[in-house]
Amino acid sequence: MIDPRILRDDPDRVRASLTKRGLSADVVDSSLAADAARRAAITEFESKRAEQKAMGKQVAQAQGEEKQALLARTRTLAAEVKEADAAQAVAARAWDDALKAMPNLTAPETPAGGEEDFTVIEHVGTPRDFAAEGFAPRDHVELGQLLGAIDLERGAKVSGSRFYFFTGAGARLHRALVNMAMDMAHANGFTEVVPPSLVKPRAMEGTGFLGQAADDVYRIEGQDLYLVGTSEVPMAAFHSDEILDADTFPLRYAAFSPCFRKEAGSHGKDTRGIFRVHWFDKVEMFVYTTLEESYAEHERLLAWEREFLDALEIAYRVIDVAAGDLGLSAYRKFDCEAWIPSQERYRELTSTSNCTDFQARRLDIRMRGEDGNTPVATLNGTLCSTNRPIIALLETHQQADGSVRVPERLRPYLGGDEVLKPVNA
RNA sequence: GGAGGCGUCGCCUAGUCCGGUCUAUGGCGCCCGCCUGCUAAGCGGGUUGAGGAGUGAUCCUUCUCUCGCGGGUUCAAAUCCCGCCGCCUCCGCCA
Repeated sequence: MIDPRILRDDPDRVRASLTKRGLSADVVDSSLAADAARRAAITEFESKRAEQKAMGKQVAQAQGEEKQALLARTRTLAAEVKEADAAQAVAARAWDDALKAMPNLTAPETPAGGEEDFTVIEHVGTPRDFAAEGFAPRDHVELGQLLGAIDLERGAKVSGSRFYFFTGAGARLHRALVNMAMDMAHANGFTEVVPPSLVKPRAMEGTGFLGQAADDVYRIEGQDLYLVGTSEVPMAAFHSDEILDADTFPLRYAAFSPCFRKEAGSHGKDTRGIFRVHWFDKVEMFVYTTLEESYAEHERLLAWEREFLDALEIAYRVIDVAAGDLGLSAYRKFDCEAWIPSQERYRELTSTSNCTDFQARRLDIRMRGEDGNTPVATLNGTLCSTNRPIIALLETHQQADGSVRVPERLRPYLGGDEVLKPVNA
């Protein structure tokens, strides 16, 4: 949630941010009203309660008739306290709900508007020119079949649409990418983590995935547990309810976990292959640091993402994601979009967000500092999701005969293999 | 799954049987000060967290909540009752 003080002291800033995201700014006024109501209710309750406590002391010391008289008065007071307490709880809840529904502020650099209104920051590499080379590129489905790497038919048979098996070279590639990513993260000072991929509502809610995004989240039937769509969720909740020592910052974690997404509302979109699926694996970077440092750390996360994509020798561009496409938690977001030869366009491969203190407030993660205990900043970034890099890699480095050249940095992770060769002619 | 034990302000701990004097005890650690050639020791003070109010800041003053969480009983709950969660021990089952 955003800082309530900003809402109270500078509501116009919040309104501007909401408008930039393409949302109504009416919630600002209703929230402020809820805040005023809440504070009035608290004052009411506290004065009644103070009176009750004072009289309780008199009761303890009084005797006989005097005691009976006091008891008569305290009985009615007790009822009033109970009522005031309930009213206060209701008001507090209304305020909390209003605040929790409000998205984070946005960075000045973040472009206004929706999905199409991003700013391109940089192009890296050049898309391969297959026409000049004299052959039409196969898409990853075809390549996956030739290489015996991806089994979509059996995926559908066993688990349904948007499922698949990685087999042979595909499974090896998957393992190679994850290992390379983890080695890079380790070399860059990250602590490796394998988090649980089932979490309680608090973790989902705290990371901002139970609002509008709830439709995309799998819930375990009969239990209060959710399957995570990214290890950002368990990693943000990792330090929930803790007061951290700022001397240990930045806390950098690289977490490997499966990711589950219902992909509700994307029927008919990206139905071919393993581009948009209900499950994939991912190595996610997650950082806790100070608000002041978060902006520079965000750039560092982007640099590490780029280092990984560079190792795959694929062409990509970096975009500054527009406000309407930030999601609830992000203040600023960079996506790296790789060139997918079969689609002849750039598609999102990695994404890094600075969530500032938005998630930390929801999850009660603070740091001890000069100005008391203040919320920390959280950031996340994809180091390596498994599917889309495999798509980009197979399609980019394919050769006319259907074999695929392995980028040099990846070779040590594939037993030194320089080429993946077709097994199904 | 069954039985039992435990959960107190960073850590340890007193208090719970028998409700009010708990504004939660003491120790360790930490912070500030005094003392001292220096260090240690010693002495004094401070040290849970959150949310309100008081001339909208810091400070200060004051109040409320916080003894795993949520209810209940009562004028009054760390203390009594119920439910839940977590940890530990034992039994059963099982990768």
